[in-house]
Amino acid sequence: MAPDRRREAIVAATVAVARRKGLATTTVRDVAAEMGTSSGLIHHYFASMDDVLAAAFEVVASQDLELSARLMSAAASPVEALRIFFETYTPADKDWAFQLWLDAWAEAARRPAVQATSRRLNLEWQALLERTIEDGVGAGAFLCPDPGGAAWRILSLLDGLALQVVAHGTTISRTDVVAWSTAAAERELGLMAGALR
Amino acid sequence: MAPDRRREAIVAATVAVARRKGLATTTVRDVAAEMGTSSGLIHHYFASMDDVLAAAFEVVASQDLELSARLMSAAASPVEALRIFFETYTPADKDWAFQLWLDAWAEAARRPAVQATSRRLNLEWQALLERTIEDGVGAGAFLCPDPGGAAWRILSLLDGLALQVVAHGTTISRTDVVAWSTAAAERELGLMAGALR
DNA sequence: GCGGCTATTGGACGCGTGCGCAATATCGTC
DNA sequence: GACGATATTGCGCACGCGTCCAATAGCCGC
Repeated sequence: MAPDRRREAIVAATVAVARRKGLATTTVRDVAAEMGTSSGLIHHYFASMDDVLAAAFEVVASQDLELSARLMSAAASPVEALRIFFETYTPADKDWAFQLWLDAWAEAARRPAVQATSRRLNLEWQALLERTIEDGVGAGAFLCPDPGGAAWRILSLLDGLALQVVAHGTTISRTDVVAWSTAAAERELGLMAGALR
Repeated sequence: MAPDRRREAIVAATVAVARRKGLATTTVRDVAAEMGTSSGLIHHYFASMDDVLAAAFEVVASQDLELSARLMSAAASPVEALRIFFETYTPADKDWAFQLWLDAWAEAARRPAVQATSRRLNLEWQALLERTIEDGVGAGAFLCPDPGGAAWRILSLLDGLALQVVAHGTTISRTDVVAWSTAAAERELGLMAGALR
């Protein structure tokens, strides 16, 4: 198999395993078994397991980011773009992609490559949201003195709420997450209550 | 050694190791070595490693909770109590206690006892904050139609921002966390901008 | 001093871990 | 059809893991 294709196949297999087991417990042998090949092959293409996991996380997380960005850029208005943001970002119960984020944040302390990838993608999410807010302010739809800070607040609120849903299951519901985070965003951007529902 | 004391010693040793290595990578043998005893002893007192880790996390997290609760109950006003809340909750760089929370949230999917403990303590934090907000509304200091939801929003925002500091280090600073979360809380509770600084 | 109870030891058991390397299979090129 | 390059194998190495258990040590009431 061509080197580029093989690399992609390894990453794809890693994603498949991580989807089932989580990032933290995915091993070299799991990935090899998933592809039906040997474990040595993985080390022929990647210097360490850290790099493999980082590449797999990168694929999943950047796919979600691009999907949201694409849908948001096609929105008719900044308010509509924000609505799409909340709809696509909020995870369901047992959301495997968000569980990957939880694993990545925790593993960041132990795996340098995972930390770098996680940090970079978090920054990209924040930048996407910041641009959307700035567009809205420019168009007169939002009132916000600090788009950068507001983006961090909205994103972090969403992360914090989503974390409760995914890690603890029953504490709060997906409905609460959407209602509560949109309510905070409306206050943050000077919108009428319910403008984002 | 008396059974009760031994149990406490095991938990204390687990905390000491987890402080260094994180929850996720703390092993039976680490704990035994920390106490200078054998690994078999740990299983004489705990049914599984899951239980040991949950007990250790419980000690650390509930200590922080009790400290905050004590300081807040001694506050002169609801505003002052809230100020103390933000001051004590916001983690520093490389905050080992908050790294334990990150580990617990991620490990929750794999370790039932850890999940139960993490969920319970998260709920207690939310309840503490909700009571504080209700007190403030009763005293006429806050304006808030939904203290329960507001408590979840403030807590989750803080978790989400703190997560960036601890997991990624350089994306945002502790100063930003305090400034941004107090700004959101002021909006949330009908306070003047800067009332919580 | 003795018997019994239990805290504690130390290691076995069966896995699983990342990593590295010699041997082999499978190509495209001449 | 032979050659050389390289993708791929299969296994070894040196650990580390949670769990369990027979054997021992040390203390208590008698």
